[in-house]
Formats: sequence, structure tokens, C-alpha cells
Amino acid sequence: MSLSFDFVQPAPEPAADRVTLFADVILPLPLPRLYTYRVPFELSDQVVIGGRVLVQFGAKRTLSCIVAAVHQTPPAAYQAKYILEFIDDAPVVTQPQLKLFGWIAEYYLCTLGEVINAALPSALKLSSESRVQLHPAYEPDNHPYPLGEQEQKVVDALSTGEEVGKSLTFTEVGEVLGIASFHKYIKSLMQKDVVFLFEHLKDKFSPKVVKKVRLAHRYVAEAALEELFGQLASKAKQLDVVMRYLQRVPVYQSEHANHRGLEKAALTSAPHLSPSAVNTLIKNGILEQFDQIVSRFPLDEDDAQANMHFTLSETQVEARDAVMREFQTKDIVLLHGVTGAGKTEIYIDLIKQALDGGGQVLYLLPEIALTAQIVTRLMRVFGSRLGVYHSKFSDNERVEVWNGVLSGRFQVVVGVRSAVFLPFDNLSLTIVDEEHESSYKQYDPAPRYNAREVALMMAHFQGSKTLLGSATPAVETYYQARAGRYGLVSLTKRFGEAGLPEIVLVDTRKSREQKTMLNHFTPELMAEMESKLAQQEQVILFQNRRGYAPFINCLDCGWIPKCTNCAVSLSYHKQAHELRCHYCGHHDRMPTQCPACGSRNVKTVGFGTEKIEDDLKVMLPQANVQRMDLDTTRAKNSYQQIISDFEQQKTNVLVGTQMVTKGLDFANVSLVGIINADSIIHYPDFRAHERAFQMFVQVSGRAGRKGKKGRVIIQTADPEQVIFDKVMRNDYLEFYEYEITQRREHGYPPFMRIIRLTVKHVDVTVGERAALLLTQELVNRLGREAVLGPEAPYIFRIRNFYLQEITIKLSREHTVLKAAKADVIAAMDIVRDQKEFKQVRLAADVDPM
DNA sequence: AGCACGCCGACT
DNA sequence: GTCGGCGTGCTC
Repeated sequence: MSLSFDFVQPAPEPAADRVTLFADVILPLPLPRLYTYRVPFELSDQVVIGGRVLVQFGAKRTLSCIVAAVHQTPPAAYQAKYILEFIDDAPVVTQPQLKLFGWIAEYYLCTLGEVINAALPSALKLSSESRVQLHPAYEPDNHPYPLGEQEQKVVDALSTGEEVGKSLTFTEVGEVLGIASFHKYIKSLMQKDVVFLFEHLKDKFSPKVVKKVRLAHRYVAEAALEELFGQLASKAKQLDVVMRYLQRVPVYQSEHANHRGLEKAALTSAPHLSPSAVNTLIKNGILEQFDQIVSRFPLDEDDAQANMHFTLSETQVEARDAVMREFQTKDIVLLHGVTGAGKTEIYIDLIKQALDGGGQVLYLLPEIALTAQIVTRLMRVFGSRLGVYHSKFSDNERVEVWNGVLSGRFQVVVGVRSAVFLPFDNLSLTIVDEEHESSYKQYDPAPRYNAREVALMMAHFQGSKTLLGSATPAVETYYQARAGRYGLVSLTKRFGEAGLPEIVLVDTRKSREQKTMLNHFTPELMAEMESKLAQQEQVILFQNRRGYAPFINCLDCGWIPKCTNCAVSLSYHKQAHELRCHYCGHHDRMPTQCPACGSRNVKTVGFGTEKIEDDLKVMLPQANVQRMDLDTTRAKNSYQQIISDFEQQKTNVLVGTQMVTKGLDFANVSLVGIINADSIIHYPDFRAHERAFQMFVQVSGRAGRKGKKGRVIIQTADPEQVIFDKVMRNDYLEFYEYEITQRREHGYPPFMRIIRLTVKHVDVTVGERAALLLTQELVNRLGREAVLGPEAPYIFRIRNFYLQEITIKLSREHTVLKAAKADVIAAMDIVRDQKEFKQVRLAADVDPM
């Protein structure tokens, strides 16, 4: 090659090593495919798989998305847009997570975007609608890092005007700076703790602040302190405070320690110190008071090696050893332990071992079982290594847990369903407690996943052992254990010699005939309640229906108010004095007279928790009755409050829905009443018996602890029903044998897999026609016998959409299942492509519960 | 999911 | 004559 002496610079030849990278990204939208964007060449070394990038999607929208793959293949059919910015320099979604998310999308017939959407706390999902706010701790005059010109502009825009906590959207920030590429400034402002981001208005940052004090800077030197002692010689109270402060904070050893200070409460609420002396010291400038924003998950130094010791009972040791023995040959073990057998202690012991081995641990609990009781207990053992993931947490708190798992700060996480999405990469033990719980299954927005199954798959991918625990295992789970695919360990003895409760059936039909019913209570239940209360013992009553009455009825013309949007009658809620729909938000004022005929003869029919509570207050005036259902636990801490009141015996009777059946341990409860067992048994689906058995056994388990034998009274109109016999003897095995035979005969899980398709449309006939077409397409692919329906469900209209359901039964065999799912998707696509069905909504629910 | 483009009713 | 209703299609 000859050198050219041209003065014109030749166009730069693309160097052989100049490769253009492309990134396939997952957008947080329900789109079936990944989208390919081009990586700006200068930024090639910044692409991180699992990191977030900012892209332009469509004409208007800017979205953050997750990089799923990086490659060098330019898309053939279109020109890829450039990635605008890189948000992370390390993955926020780990490789094992990406693999798991892919599995979820495939198995549960949804898109990766839907999985990402459910998985990421919304503060990790940025869009042009994301907002920035000045960090509450930011003080312009006292900030450690200098700000650049552009950064200052953003801060100025956020601090102009009177408004406190003013925020701007990304779009607005772009306008303020007048440039397109502004994310780097936001990023650096975030790193300097000047601003923070949030996605929804409700997520505005409200930090948890503690008041702290420290010694004023000029006293930190030893000589100055001596002088201070002199000044305070005649002020004993103040001197005491200063001495205590010096005792707690090693001021001499490090100035830094003084800077960190001490919680004010440590001085003001100490037994021999005077709070007013503390305030005088602050007033005189000897102590400085300041606010500190603290993590909601305190790194408690005193707690660091808090490994509280407790000893397992002999039975527990045996069970633990049996679990470990099973783990040597099996990856999954079912721990079948009666209620009150002390499974939690066994879990804690196993978690400790897993942590000692250096792995991560995920401990899943159903929503209602994740209480302060259990968290406190785990905190005491695992201290700051424990992360808690609860649905009532704010988004900021969720991000904190997410990042804590990524950084390794949290090695154990106890959490609800969605905790399976956390970024674990080295799981060694997964525990799914109460594995039979239906709240592990997400029903409405996709992904309609079962956290137990997802946890099993995650454990499989990461080589983790999984322990499933339950007193009443799901039939599917027990079947696997029986077949030898899962290890099985049974714990049949209750902890602390508490016997299993005695279960009594009372016939409500008989009582009705004899006219001895007292409202909805049989004389037997009433007498038993009175006797237990007289002995200062507590009572739990279970009624599986909230509100006062399921409907009201005009006695003169028969009018029953119905929801305008759904095919259900409206429930009467007495406290709110409203008629409410339990399926949509609809509510009306309770009418004083019948709107149809004007009669005042309108009566409530049936009963819910609210009526039980009301009646009891009249019938047992000496008792303190509390209700626990969706209506009384909506506020953030109300659930906790109700439980702690009951625990401290401020309340004697707890009336509630499902919520009272799970995982609550109260030592003083000696009676459990199930007010209407029949409403639980008579349910139109194949799991009705299983659900009823589980509910009865679980709620019975609340009775009798600490050596006291409990009593359970079940009210039913038909005591002859087969299920009672098994419940009364607490015979899970017998129940299982009966149920598994039924399932085999009728072709239900675990012998068959079920996929339920729901077709929704505002117009009945369009919905019906779409459902028929879908059925036909399914039959063509899967055969007539695999497809049931279409059929309108019992509640055939919800939120103004008419519903049709199709049930598909498939062989369990893996390859068959996979192929069948492809057929289901194809059939759904055919319906969707039909012009007249464009407005039809189709949803697939794999393994519905 | 949003957002633009496009084709039919009540209004400055 | 237009503004705007929401049906339809597309987004790298």
C-alpha cells in the first residue's frame, strides 16, 4: 500500500476490528418479541447483559429496558435505532434470572415483557414519565461533591418555587437542559445523592429519619473536653448526659465516631438521664442535634452475630436429619408436618447450614403468614443478613431489597410470591412454606405464575435444594413425593406435647328445625364460647365471607340489587352503610326503601364476618370482639395491630375470613368455630374438596397450643359428608387416597395438566362466537377430548366484560405439553387475527387454581 | 401498553 | 366547514 500525500483526509476505512454491536432488549411491555437496538460504537465496552439501557421506542416514547443479548448481526429487515444511554454498569438482572424469566414466559404463555414488568420494582423501570426529585437530605451549602454546570441547572429547576419536594419528569429535565442526552447528568446526580428517581406519585420519597445528637466539634479535643467538665461541674444532670454520651461514642478514638453521633433517644429515654438536660445541652450548643435518614432495614451492629441459640426438640432434630438425608439423593423434599409441629425451627436450622456453606437462601411464605412474628424471629437469628420482601412495602423498600440481594448484603430473603423474582445467583436452599397455598398463584395480570413452581425451577437452575412445607400438602405435591420424585419427611407430633384438637360437628339443620339457633350460632357453639371466655381463653371464628350480608332482598316484590358491571348481587356492608360489589369497585348507598316498589320491607339475606361480629357484640357483651378481613386490614399496619391486640389478649374473639386460618400462633386459643362449613365445601370446581380439607385442618390448627388441648366446632347442615370424617381424624393420608382416586378417574391434575382460556368481550354474542372459533381451532389441533367448553362461568360478567371459559386437559408428558402450548398459542392467534374479534381479550392460565 | 393514523357525528 | 370519537396497526 502506497502512502498518499493528499492533504485531503481519506475517509476512515472501517478497521477490521471495528465491530458494531447490537443488543436485543426486553421492553417492559406485553410484546411477543425482543427488539434489536444498535450500540453506539464508542460505548461498545459499556454494554452489560442484564443492565438497563434507555431507548426510543416508537415516535414518542423513551423507555428503559433490559439487555438480554449482545451480538454482531445487524437486523436484515429494518434499520436498528441507537441505544440512547446506558443506565447501569453492572447487571440489575442476573444471567440466572434471564434464564428463569424465559422459562416463566414459555411455561405460563406470556411475554418476557410481562415477566419483567412483574419482576422489577417500578423504580427500576424508567420511562419518559419517570420523575426526579431533590433528595430530602441534600443541602446545597453543605454538599461533599461539586456539581457540574448541567447538574446545577437541574438542581435549580428542582428548587425554584415554594413547592417542597418538587419533581420533574425526564421529558421536562430534557427541556430544561435543552439537550437530548441528559441521562448521564441524572445518573451522576443520583450517585452524588442529590436527586432520586421515582415512577409513580405514590412513590415519592418519604425517608425514615431518626434524630441524632453529637458533641459540638470544638469539644472533641481532649483539652476542650476538660474545660467542658469544669463548666458542667455544678450541673450534675447535664454532666451525666455528657458522660453517657462519651461512654457510648468513642470520641477519643475517632473523630468520625463523634460525627456519626448517637440516637437522641438513647439519651432522652435512658433510665437515669434527664431529657430536659439533653435539650439544654443542645440549646447551649454543647451537643448538636441532626437528622439522619436511615435505611428501613437497619444494619444493626449489635445484631451482627446475633445468632440466637435455641435447641430443637428431639422430634425436630429427627425431622431435620431426615430432611438432610433425603437431600443427599433428592433435590426436592416435602416436609409434611402437622400444624404446630414447629417447622419454622427446622427451617431456621437448615438456613443456618446453607449460609455457612456460603449460599443464598430464599424462604417463601404466603402473604398472610408473613407477619411481624416470623420476621422478628428471623431477624433475631440472621440479623442484617436477612432481607424482607413484602407486598405492603413501598417501591423504595423493594429496590433496597433488590439491590441488597445483588450486592450480597442480604443472603437470606423471606418474602411473598414475588420474591421469586429477586436477583439470586447462588441459591443453595429454597423453602416454600405452606406450599399448598393458592396465594402463591397470581391470578390476574399475566404472568399467571405459581411461585412454588417458579421457585422449584429457579432452584433447579441454580443447583439449590428445595424444601416444601405444609400440614396439608397440595395433592399434586404429595403425589410427587409418593412417586419418589420428591423426598418425604413426616412430622406427626405437635411441638411441646400439645395434642391435636378435638373436632366436633354440629348439625345446623337439626338446630334450625328445633328452632334453637341463636342467629347463626348453634347452642353448642354458643355454650362452648361462653365457657372458654369464662376461663379467660380465646376464640377464633372462621366465616369465609366478608361484609354484613351477601345480598339484600325486598320481601314485598323480591327485588335484589345487582352490580351494574358484574353478574353478581351486591353485598351489604353495614359499617360503610353501602352495597358493594366484590368483583369491581362499584358501590351504592344502602337504600332505605325498595327502589322497585317503595316498600320499606328490605331485609338482609345470609351473613358475613361483619354480621357475626355484630351479633356477637350483642350476644356476648362481656367479650371484646375483633374482626379481621379485607375490610379491616386495608391500612398498612392495621393487620399487625389486630394480631398484636389478640396476642396480648386485649381482644377475646377474633372473627375473620381466610386470614385467620394461616400461620398465626396464639398460645391461648382453645376454641375455633367454623360457622358455615357448607359454603366452603360446595364450590363448583375439582379442587373444592382439597380446598375445604386444607381450610378446616389449617384453621383447626389454630386451636390448642402449649399443652392445652383445643376444641374445634364445625357447623354444617350435612354432617354426613365424606370429607368431615377425614378432617375429624386429621387423616391427611386418607383424604389424599380418596382425592387422588377421584383425580385419576376424572382426569385432573396431577394426572393431567390444565390450561384455562378466558375469552372476554363487552358484547355477549361476539364473546360467544370468538370462544366457539377458539374451541374449534383448539379441537383441530389437540383433538376433541382435550378441549372442554366453551362455557360461561358462574359469574359470567365482570367489569362489563362477558366471559367464556375453555378448559384444556393435556398429558403431563413434557414434550407433549410443549407442543400443545404452541398449538394453544396458534389457536389464540387465529382468533386475534380475525377482524371481528379485534376487541376480544384472551387470557391463558396454565395450572389454574 | 401507548401512540398515530384514519374515517364518521355535533359544533365554534 | 372543523374537532374529536375510538377502531386498527405498529413499535427495532
